[in-house]
Amino acid sequence: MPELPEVETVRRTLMPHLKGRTIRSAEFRQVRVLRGDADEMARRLAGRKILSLERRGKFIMMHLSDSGGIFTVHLGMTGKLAVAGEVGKHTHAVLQLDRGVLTYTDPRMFGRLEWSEGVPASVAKLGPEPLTVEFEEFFQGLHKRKTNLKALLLDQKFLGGVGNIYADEALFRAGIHPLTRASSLTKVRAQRLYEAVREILADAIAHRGSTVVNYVDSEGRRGEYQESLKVYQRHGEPCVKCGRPIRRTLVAQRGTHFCPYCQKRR
DNA sequence: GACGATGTTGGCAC
DNA sequence: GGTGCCAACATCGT
Repeated sequence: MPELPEVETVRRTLMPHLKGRTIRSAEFRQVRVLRGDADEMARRLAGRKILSLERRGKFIMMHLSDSGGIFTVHLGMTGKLAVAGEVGKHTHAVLQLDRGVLTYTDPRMFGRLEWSEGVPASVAKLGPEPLTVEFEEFFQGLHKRKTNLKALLLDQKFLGGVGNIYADEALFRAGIHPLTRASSLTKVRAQRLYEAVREILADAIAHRGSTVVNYVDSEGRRGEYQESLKVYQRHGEPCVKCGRPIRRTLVAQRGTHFCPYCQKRR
């Protein structure tokens, strides 16, 4: 479910509950979501204090005390970190803290939990953060790619954190067709896309992310940005700019929503 | 009940 | 190496 704004909201809501807490014990009930050995991970976590929470792309990294390494979580499509501590059928990890409980629940099990000594490879290979990358670097990354813009925005090696919702929203905001070949974008239009991505993500964070189906933050609260979505899952509805119907197609095997009139192919 | 869609990404084929 | 397709899985709507 979660893209950068949702993951950032989870990180922010988790912070006051986890920072400075000591992990008393960790129990892993489903090895499928683990990268690495369950017993070893439990040993690595037990007794460590959580120093800080950092987000990179769609990953959350927990930095542990006493050179205890990093515990990294990726929520996949349906992963949920919760501080209420409800344990259900799809709860795959339970961390007992000195105050409270942290659970990881994930019905589809596309998420991953991982312990590593330093920054894990999964995070190291991510492209730059969309909210801090300079335009020049963005443009360089764009310029050499032959693929279409929708696929490129979804490529985590290009930018870390953009997913299906915000790729569609950013392309609409920039007025650019999703199938536009990345390398063909002029500098002016690339600048427009660069700004659109950043504005959309910042705005979505300010609204605590989008709840399209069932995303909630670590305190169980829904996002509000779904109210502001202009194209995502609005196919058939009128475009907010021109009134013509939003269309849905398949690009890079993902549902892709756009306005054929406001986002003409060039 | 079957079918297709869902916010992700890794692995495989070309 | 870049690019594109499919599978991993459960759930929900048609």
